[in-house]
Amino acid sequence: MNLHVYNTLTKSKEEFVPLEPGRVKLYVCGITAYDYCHIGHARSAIVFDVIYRYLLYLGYEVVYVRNFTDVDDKIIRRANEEGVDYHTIVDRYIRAFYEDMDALGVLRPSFEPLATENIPQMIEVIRILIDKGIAYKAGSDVYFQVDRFPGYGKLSGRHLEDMMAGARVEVDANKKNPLDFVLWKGSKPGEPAWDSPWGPGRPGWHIECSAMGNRYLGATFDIHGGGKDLIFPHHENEIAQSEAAFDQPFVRYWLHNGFVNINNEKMSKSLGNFFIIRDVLKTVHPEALRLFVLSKHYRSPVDYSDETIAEAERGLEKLYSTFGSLLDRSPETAESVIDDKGLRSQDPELYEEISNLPAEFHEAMNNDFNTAQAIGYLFGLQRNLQRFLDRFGAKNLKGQAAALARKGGSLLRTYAGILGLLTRSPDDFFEELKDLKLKAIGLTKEEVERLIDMRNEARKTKDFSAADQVRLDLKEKGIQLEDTPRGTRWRVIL
RNA sequence: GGCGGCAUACCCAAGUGGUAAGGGAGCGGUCUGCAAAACCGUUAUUCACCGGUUCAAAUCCGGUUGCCGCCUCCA
Repeated sequence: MNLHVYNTLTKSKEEFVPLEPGRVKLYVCGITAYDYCHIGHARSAIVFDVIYRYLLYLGYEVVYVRNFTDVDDKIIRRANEEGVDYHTIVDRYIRAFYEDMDALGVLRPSFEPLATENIPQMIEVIRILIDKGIAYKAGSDVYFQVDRFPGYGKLSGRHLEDMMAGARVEVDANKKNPLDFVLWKGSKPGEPAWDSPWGPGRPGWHIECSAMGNRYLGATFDIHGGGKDLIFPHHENEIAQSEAAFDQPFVRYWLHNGFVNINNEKMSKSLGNFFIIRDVLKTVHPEALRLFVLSKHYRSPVDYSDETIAEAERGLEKLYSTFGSLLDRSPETAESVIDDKGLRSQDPELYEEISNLPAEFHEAMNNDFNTAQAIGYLFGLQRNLQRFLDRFGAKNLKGQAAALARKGGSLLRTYAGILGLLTRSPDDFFEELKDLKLKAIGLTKEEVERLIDMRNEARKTKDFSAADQVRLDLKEKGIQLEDTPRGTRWRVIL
């Protein structure tokens, strides 16, 4: 099966066929830079990062655009609260955004335009809409007249009449219809302003995506993504603006990710129940957050809790642990002795698992990016690899056995890598994890290792009660010991 | 009020017509000085409930209940 994606516009799964063969135009709504990002932003970023990585893996050339909204009411309000220029706010939070995204291993898109660097493009779109009689000036603002665009409501499945009846729309004397939305907003004194044919002002929120998308991707994008909450009004309005202005279909496939919930309720600024990424990463490994997000289908809601994130972290440790012992115990083998028959004879079940993984992984990902299922297959391979290693006890693997293990390991890393997982060396991963957790429980590596040395001295003299006491003390502090043939290893359990 | 989504074991979770993936946790075993980790075995005749279609339904249709989201800034 080729790649199929769920399209919000048609409410069904469709085969993905880009407009131009081999080339995908991808646009994802970025952030408004007025605050730190929370894990809902992280989910969206991770989900579309994986979609981007998978499209690249499939061999597409991907032009990926993700914008920054760097002028808007919330930014201005924040700047006023702090008594600083709005640039100060924007710079601070864009920098923080990059820190968070880099920590999470989210790849940079091809283009990351700022709204304020594309004002002329926006003015041009608004001018076209006014010329066509679809937008109108009222007071110092310019509005889009929704009843002049016949398809209005097609993405969110609403009808103008229903929305009117809903009556939750704010009344504005300037608007011909309460659902009309602002394209250009006249500035009050002291607010950031740009010159325009309609007087000094700033762009409305929706117009930036239409203008910047058109600039970097042309009139029609293959994929446009964002959180489910953007479907209405943001994406509905983008469609109206772009299709009314350019007379071409705006987007072929609309993809929307589900929310992160806390106690089964949407995490949001207004409810105040949100966790910002940088706080979470003080105690949770970034790849664990990734695994957590990708363990569920991207369109479903996910409930975030200490328990669910800890489960993800344990799973990640398991993957790295197997991968690590595999690297330690399967030295490079002379190429001459490797052949498929020989490999298979080492362990037919593992050999099958290895042979099947690529097809299984593709099948899962081609089914609307079913990362949860793909991860299930990765764990299947991990278990078979670990079982194979265990058959050799503490001994290193040799010859064909080592070759088979290495083959499995490299496959595991390749496919996990498409999900942005197993991107570190196991040693680095466990070091990072230790540093993170030690900081959280307030111990240093030196203290722990000193106690472990003491215990091992006691063990040498067979003073097991003293040794066990040290182990118990450490366990109470959150340090779990593991005696291995290569010495005592330890990890922090929270 | 309008529109939409979800309900699978102790917990998380995949599965959208062919007879219940995977992870966590628990229990029994192997290994270990003892542990831990790991491995093996085990934990849903059953998929919120009631009807219907079908040779066959967790999957399709109708109804009921419960939860959630959008309609206002929101990933």
